Amino acid sequence: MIKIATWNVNSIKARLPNALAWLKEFAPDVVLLQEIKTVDEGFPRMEIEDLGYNIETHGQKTYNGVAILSKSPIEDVSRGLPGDDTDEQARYIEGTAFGNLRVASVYLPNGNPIDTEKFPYKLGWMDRLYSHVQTSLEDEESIILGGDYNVIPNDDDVYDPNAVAGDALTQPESRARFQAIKNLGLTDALRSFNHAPHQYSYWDYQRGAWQKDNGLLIDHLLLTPQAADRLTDAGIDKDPRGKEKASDHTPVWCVLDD
DNA sequence: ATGCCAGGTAACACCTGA
Repeated sequence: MIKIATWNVNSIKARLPNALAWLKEFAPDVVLLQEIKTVDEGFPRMEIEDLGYNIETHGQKTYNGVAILSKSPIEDVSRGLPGDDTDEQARYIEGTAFGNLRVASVYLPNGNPIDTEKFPYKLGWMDRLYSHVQTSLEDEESIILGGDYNVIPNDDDVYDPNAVAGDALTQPESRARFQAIKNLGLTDALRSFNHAPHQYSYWDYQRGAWQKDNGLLIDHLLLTPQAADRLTDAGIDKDPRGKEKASDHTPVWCVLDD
């Protein structure tokens, strides 16, 4: 049994006490982190290695940054999404864990405001992710692409669709690309077990969003057919969001057979 | 229409986030 989780920590340094407590309690085997907000040298390696994790990072100063933690060695690590050598933003890392499980940590661009260059950057990034998934599927491996996709797939994945109507997270162009990636043959782990509306992975720090359960579902675990065949459970661990000094995101997890 | 929080950086204000 392998427990895999994705978590946008909103700075690994600011989140270190919370992250260490969660790693001890939840005991995931593999963790895909986003928004570590540090260069590789600044990642608090020792504290997390002391809990039995191997670590691979793709960091950046101030913004973005992704990482993989695994209780197994991490092999064949690749940093950055193929297709644009000029892209400086650290939003993608993949590697192999437990010998036969390929995992990727994805921090898809937010894209707001939609009338700026940020939105076409998001859409272009999604097109590159589509191409990379298309290529990766040819290998017929177990692959999990987990992360903050910055896409609200459906209107019942948000507390109030009207509140996010003009948002890059809900635009038809964003949703169509997310659906197209899934249509390549990927399975949404959470939705294999939970079809209820209003299941959230993110609550804004502002306006009492957590207390009012005004959330969004934007963190997703997508599995290739070979990984989906091994899938036995999935869910959202809301506990970390309720702690002091919480990230605005909470972990989404799934379990695979060995 | 804007700021409301939070984090980082650098400076005691501004940018980004979703």
